[in-house]
Amino acid sequence: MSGAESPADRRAFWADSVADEILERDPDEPIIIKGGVSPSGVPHIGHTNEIMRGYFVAESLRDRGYAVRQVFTADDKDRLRKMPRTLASLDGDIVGLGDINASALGENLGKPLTDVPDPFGCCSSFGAHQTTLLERSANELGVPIEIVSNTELYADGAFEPAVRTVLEKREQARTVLGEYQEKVDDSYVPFSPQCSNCGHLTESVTAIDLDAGTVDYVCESVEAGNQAIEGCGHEGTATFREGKLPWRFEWPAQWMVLDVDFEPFGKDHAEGSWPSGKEIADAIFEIEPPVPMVYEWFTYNGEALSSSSGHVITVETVLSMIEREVFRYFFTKPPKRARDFDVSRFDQLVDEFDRFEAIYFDQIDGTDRESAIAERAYPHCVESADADRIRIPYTFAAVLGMTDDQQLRKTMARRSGHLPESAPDQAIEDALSRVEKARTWAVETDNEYNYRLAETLPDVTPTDAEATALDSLATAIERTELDDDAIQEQIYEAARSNDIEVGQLFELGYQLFLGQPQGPRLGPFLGALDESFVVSRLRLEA
RNA sequence: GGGCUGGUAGCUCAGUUCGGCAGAGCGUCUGGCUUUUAACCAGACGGUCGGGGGUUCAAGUCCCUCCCAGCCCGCCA
Repeated sequence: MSGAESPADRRAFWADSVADEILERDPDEPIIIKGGVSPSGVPHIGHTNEIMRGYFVAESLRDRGYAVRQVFTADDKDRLRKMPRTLASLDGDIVGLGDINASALGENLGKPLTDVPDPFGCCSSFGAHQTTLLERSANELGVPIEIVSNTELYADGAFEPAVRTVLEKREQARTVLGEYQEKVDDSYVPFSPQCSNCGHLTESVTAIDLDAGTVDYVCESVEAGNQAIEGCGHEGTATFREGKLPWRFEWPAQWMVLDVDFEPFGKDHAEGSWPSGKEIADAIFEIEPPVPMVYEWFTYNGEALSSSSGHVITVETVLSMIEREVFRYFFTKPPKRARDFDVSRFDQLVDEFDRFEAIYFDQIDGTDRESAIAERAYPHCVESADADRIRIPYTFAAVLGMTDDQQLRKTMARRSGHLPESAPDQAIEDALSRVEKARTWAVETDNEYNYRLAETLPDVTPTDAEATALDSLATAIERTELDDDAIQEQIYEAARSNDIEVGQLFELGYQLFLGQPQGPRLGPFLGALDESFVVSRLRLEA
């Protein structure tokens, strides 16, 4: 450790600074780090912020020997208030309303998500379906979070003291919230009972009985967004477990019940929920609010993520194109910067990660700052730090995807110098696992790396001189055992002796084998292919 | 309309806490490797730090103002 302990010093890795801030409060163990979302739309990579930001802070604390629990609230008691336009099946497929039992949703607007049937028919409720998706995302990221269902916190009584407190102090609650929300008036009651007849969350409380622990209500229509959700008119009585706190109170109630020490949240909360939540925690619940951290949202391919418009990408889709450690690396970047998650530039992201990794292992030199960040953040991106790991450059991995022949991929990688001869089988297999992802990326984005080994003879019409050059190359390859450099040399030789521009012959070669004017270094490429195939292709025979 | 966050090289971003030489990687260009080809080496180019004003010996950093993007100030989270 090099004198970086002074409080005035800023930590290189943001998560360490946040961890410092948490520790200044001398928290009880286990330290609780929370995230949470309302599981109503397609879970997408925006939600991944909630998981990964907390994760890196948790790991920073664990590094220092503290016990940490990372919990994640599924705010599944929330009312379903409008029809989502897109949903995701448990397989991760994004579907429209036409592909599912949409009426399961449409007929149940106004009910808590956990009381809405699953339109896919696979889970116990729509809320459960959505929460399952979140859980899968976290599993795919390899982040151990404990998902807590809000519905269950109400049902098992955990929230009961919070509800009681808020109702006891409802005068004060109105005053506090009224500073932040204009709509709060004398009739405002900070609790929405659930109608025992129709299951809707209502807002018309007619009486509160703190001794009995109940409220009376009339199930009236409720404004939700632009539309009104019809009430059934039922008059009934609900316990403190049979209903829901408004979000502005529910959030601080979660802090109290779960004893939260730290919570990251998006900038949408920064101006509304956080200031009011902080004050509610202090004045109503009389607890210390968690250490906050606002993160800037990122865009996806240059536009805001939006479940409703379908502009989303799931964790699963991301991980079909890049490795988990690369995706995790993305979240090691400072949280407050606006940044774009640009799929078309995954090659750049992966290259950046490879550099980050190489800096960690002192295989290349980075700036002092880069080294300091890699030192702290890299171990939390990978399963285990392995200096012998081999990384095939991402774009070259995409190039290897031109063939589905595993053996050929390996040969090409080896002959191009990306796989050391001495590498153990497991290391080779790990390195080649990138090929499938890079291939998926190339196909998905249909970019310059998306090409296939031409199975049949492409439509090329070489001049006589070019045909002669190709033939002489074929002959040279056929006659003697040529290594890669020798083949490369032969291409130049064939061009020179037939008076052809070198570049022209290279282009012809790429056209012949790839149907494109460019490709990987041609000598090692041809050397890796089956010799008789290469020879007959060069002679335009197959 | 009021408030908050973000805006740094062609691209992706560090650097802003607490003022002290404008930075990295990639890309581009040039040169080298007997040889343009998803390889390598060396070097160069690249900037109104969103614009303008102010404070200061000194401003990407602090203050004021304006522009752009997103968000909050209704509901919901």
